Amino acid sequence: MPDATLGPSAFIVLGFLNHAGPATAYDLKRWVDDSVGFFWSFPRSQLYAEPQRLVTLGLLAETQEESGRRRRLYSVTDAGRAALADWRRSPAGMPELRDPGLLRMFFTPEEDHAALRALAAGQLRQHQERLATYRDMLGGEPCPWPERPPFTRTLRMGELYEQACLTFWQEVLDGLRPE
Amino acid sequence: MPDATLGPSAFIVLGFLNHAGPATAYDLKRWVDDSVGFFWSFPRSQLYAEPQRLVTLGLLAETQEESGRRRRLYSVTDAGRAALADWRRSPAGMPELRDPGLLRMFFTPEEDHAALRALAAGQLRQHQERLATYRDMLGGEPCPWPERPPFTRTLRMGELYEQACLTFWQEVLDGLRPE
DNA sequence: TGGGACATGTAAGAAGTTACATGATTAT
DNA sequence: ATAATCATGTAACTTCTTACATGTCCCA
Repeated sequence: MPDATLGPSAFIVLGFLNHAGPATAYDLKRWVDDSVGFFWSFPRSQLYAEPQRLVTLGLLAETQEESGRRRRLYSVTDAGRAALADWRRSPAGMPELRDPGLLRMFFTPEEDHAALRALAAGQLRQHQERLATYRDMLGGEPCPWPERPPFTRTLRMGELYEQACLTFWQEVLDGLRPE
Repeated sequence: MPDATLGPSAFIVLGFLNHAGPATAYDLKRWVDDSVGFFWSFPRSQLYAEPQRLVTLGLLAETQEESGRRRRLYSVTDAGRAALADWRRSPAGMPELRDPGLLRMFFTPEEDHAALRALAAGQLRQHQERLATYRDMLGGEPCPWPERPPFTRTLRMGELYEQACLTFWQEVLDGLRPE
């Protein structure tokens, strides 16, 4: 039974290995860190735990080196590929904003203009940086995963999101000016 | 020691009680469900656990009814208000997109136009609904928390975000058309 | 040949998810 | 008066955060 208890982390592992072939947990980390990690983080402590779990579920196969570091190499089984395909066809839920800056603003009294100004200024700066990063990646040298065009697409969503954030915090700041 | 281990959930509890005065965990739930919950969910299982934790930290005071339901009423202590104020001044990190639809797209082969079309269409529909909800709340009757203008602000961010999502998924769909 | 960076892994505790369970209120 | 719903709470399990710990490689 392929079990319904597979979370997003499971599919990041499956998706990566399906794309990259046999690899170690650390390979996964490096790959995640500068691709999917920009919009969906993969916790360190799951790096080794999640592949193990998938092995027990029969979705991954594992071989361990005899010499040296005795690293564990994982690869996707047929069952794993099937689970991945099923997941891709399953309905996707809605994201949650979960913006720490927004949360602080929510609990800041409307009349505390100094606090709001500081918050908005800080958020503007960070979002500008992030947007610049995305644009470098979009415009710069051919990305490290030329065979992975969907990443360019997700970058586009990142760009749109950062623009929305800049618009928002700028509006907040502008609404404060007269004060 | 007020402990550095306070997460966002803690500040939602503190912020609510600081605003609303003594209240029960269930009051918290109702309030969260149609305000801050739109961009930062508060898990059911934390509803009763988190206030308890804050009591042991001295940030909340608790009184329990003698009769009937023996409900627990919480209120913020001076230490609690201080912790809240500190948090509001602390630097806010960046949000993570964490969009399940984006994640599926990332792991869908570029050439599988049928899958991409289905995904984009579904996401468009959901984001349209959400946007309509926000606009009702913005334009409709004066919101249930007239004393809480920041909520109108966070709604504005929600509106901008949903618009960005609609733009994005529409672009995805348009890029597929010729196929 | 030794110091830093890279690579690999574990563990404890916090937070989140899901399902269950039951006492009050309300409506019909 | 009784079914539905609201209100209140617990328990089991999964995931995440954070910190620690160590081994291996590179290169000056």
